[in-house]
Amino acid sequence: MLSLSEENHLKSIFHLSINSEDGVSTNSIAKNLNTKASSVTEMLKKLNEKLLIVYIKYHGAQLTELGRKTALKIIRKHRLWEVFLVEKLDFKWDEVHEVAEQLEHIQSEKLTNELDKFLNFPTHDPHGDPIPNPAGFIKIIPKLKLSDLGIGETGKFIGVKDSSSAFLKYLDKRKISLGCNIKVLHQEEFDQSLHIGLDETNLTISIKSASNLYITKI
Amino acid sequence: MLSLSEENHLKSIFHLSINSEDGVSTNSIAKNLNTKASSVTEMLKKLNEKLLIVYIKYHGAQLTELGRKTALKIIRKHRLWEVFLVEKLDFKWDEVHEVAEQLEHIQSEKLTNELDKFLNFPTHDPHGDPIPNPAGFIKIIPKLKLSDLGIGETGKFIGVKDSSSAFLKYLDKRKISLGCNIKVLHQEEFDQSLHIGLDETNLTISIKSASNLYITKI
DNA sequence: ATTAAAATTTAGGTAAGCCTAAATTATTTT
DNA sequence: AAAATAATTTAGGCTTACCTAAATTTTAAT
Repeated sequence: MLSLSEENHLKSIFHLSINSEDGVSTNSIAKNLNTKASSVTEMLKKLNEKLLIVYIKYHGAQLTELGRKTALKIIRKHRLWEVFLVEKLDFKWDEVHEVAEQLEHIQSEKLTNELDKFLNFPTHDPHGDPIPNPAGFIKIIPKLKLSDLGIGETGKFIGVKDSSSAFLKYLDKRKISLGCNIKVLHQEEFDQSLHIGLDETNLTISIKSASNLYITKI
Repeated sequence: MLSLSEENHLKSIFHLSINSEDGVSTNSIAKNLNTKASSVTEMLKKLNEKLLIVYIKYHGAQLTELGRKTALKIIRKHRLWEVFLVEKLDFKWDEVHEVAEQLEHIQSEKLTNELDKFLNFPTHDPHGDPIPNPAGFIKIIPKLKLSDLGIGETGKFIGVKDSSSAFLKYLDKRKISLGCNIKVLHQEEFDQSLHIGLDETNLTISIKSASNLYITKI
């Protein structure tokens, strides 16, 4: 059984691994977890002992297969709880994270799997991230952004990259909500902003916003 | 914000207070929490500092009004989660406790209140214990046992006193389930065992079992 | 009312997880 | 390639929440 801190470090390493081929640096983990580098070093030694990561002094950490599975099981719980909060308890996107951070540490396989069943085996969380299966398996599909679509193409809005509360509120105001279909109608030459069609309405969004929206092609 | 250990001590003192007019003893708390008396002493000092209990050396602890409310808010969460586990996730009576012990420490008023709403504001948990309101208010009604009923009276089964897994399984086997109506038909002279009517069937249970069943008169 | 027994507290120690400051190693600059 | 800078680790402390063993206080027994 892992401690809360151990679990958080594993999760952090997992997330930071996505954008880096080799080891995750001590500093980046410290920044991510709002702690100090020296504390992270200690933890890396311990996780290395437990065969969850490979840690080489001065050269960062990499998850072992065991560590990866373990991280993904925690992430599975996090994402299932997010679905629960949004779908069953009327939480908004920008309210779920803090609570899910707590709920993800509850230890009970039965709970997790029953929750999964209760939610009807969702495949994605409210931010569009895929939910690992009970064994910690996940198919990582590089996410398409709205800004990757060509003129005339349509995408289904499945998640956001920057999930800052400000951005989520921006989406709410514009009635851009998870699951809706967005068609790229036209792109402005001078600032790359996109004219998009959404249900019955058309609107314009900046290229910056467009590259914050994850979609799947339709 | 209280630590997990502080919360557990408060809860323990609350539960132990029910059967004792004056202070709760250090030893009883230690036994209840599976820890040592010396550890409890330390904690009592701290909770006293925080105005959650009144602790007098060598004379045990009593909850203050603040401590009582705090304990009841934790108990509220525990019981709501139990309802959730049984009603929504198909947990059995004897499976909920361990998980609810973890879930009760999640900090989010919004979560608790939304869960309450989602469950349709239940008044009792699956063991028949009342659920405190958001402010930590509870009406304590001394529980009636089946063995308290007279011949010919009927009660609605709302909970168990000893919730050991063995007893819960005993009930399952006999199809005595929460919410069912039980009529006392006759009492044997020689061993006080009760003949009871339950739906369409009659059966006999020992006086010991009968005094383990909480009911409300109908 | 002593004494014996039980309960409780104090003293001193341990492990986890954090910290700061100093030392060491890696990386970048010149 | 040496020097300067940045990243990382080590050393040494702190707090929380445990523990055991010894000392103290309360309670029960004689």
